[in-house]
Amino acid sequence: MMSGKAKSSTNTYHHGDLRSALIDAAIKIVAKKGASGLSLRAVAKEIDVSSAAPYHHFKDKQKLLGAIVEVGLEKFNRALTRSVKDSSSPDDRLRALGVAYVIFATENPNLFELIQSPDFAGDSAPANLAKERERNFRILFETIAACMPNASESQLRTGCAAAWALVHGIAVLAIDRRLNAVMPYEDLGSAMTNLIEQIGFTKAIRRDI
Amino acid sequence: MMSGKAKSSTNTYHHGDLRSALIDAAIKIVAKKGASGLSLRAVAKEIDVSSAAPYHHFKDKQKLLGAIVEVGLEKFNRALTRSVKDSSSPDDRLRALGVAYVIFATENPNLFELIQSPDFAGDSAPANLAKERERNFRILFETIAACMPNASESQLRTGCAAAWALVHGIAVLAIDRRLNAVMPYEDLGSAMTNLIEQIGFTKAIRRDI
DNA sequence: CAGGATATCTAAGCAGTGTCAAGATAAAGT
DNA sequence: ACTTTATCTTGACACTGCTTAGATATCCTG
Repeated sequence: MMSGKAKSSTNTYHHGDLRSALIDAAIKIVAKKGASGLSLRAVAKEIDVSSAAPYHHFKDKQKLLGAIVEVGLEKFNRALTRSVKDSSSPDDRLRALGVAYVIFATENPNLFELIQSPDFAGDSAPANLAKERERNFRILFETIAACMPNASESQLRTGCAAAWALVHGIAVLAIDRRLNAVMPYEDLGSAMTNLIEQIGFTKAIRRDI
Repeated sequence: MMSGKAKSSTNTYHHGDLRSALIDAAIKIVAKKGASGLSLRAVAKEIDVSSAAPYHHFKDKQKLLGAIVEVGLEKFNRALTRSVKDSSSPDDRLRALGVAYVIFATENPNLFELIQSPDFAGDSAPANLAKERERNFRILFETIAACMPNASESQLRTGCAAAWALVHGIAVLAIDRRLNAVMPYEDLGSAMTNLIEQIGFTKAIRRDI
């Protein structure tokens, strides 16, 4: 038989590097049709392998999704890390971090929703993902800590929770254009600045210390 | 044949009040296993009708879910309306509204997630749901308006967006115990008070007017 | 009260899904 | 060269949403 597929990069065996190929194809499908629109058979067909082939690399459909979440979290992490690099003042960094969070969500809506789905973000999430998530939280924690130099650990945690909840809420609502319906805007970045100004976020945090 | 099912209330035809029975059974399944764990066939089996029966009352599985969202939104609406009844000051009302929002979400996690899912909350959502959602928004808008008596329409809208995003973010994160992981708490209500205090929400809003 | 129109339900089946067991094929190791 | 192992295919099972054709009860009109 021998399918005439072009081998993507380093060819080690039978059909090519199936595991990575599956992840790549699945990521594309998720980006286009969302996690609920992904079927293992479609992924397999895309790469021109049998429907059962994926099961030699992933125990489950859930495991494949988990792999997508993993690379998604890395991408997310890079975006957040990049965002705090160019700002000098702590407040600016916090703002930039929030904007980057929301921008990532709106630019990768399906990926973001998968990453945040209960199966991978809840307390029953796989351990390797928890580690990646911890890295993301560190960025926020340190940024907040710089904004509140005299705060206690518990105050910092509360600050993180508040900042995270606000930004996460904006992200979730912005993805489905529900925020826009309430508060019409053209540029999401400036809209967020408005929101943050209105809520007096950084000022409010500092005032309570 | 004639199944010996007990007729729930007002029996008008063949098998009982199938439409309501379907919705009721579906609501229970969604509450237990989430929207993704619901199958029309399971619903049909629960009520002891054939697998095709639901299609005479709902064109789609999506339509059944839409009906669930409708009663869910009404329930949500009642909870929110109730919450603002017992507070006198505008700030207290806003706080109570936020707490009620989050409490509803954590007490009905699967229903809340269904209600907020893009299919029913996005811009492609059915019109009847939009109406119910408008009612919910009115409650927030009037509460915010009472907090910001001198604000312009656009300022009020921004205030709504900020309050909504914060509370929605808390709700979404609290459902999966992700907030608790960052900021451990026992009572969600007092935790929210902490958060709102920290962020200086109502104060910040008023200050900007 | 008959008898046709209508609403409601069932039976059977199609296409698609996740998943598994058994076998085929190729690569790696001895 | 021969065995072991990794990789992939075939074929199947149970389940899903949904459709078409027909059965059955209710309603409405004459």
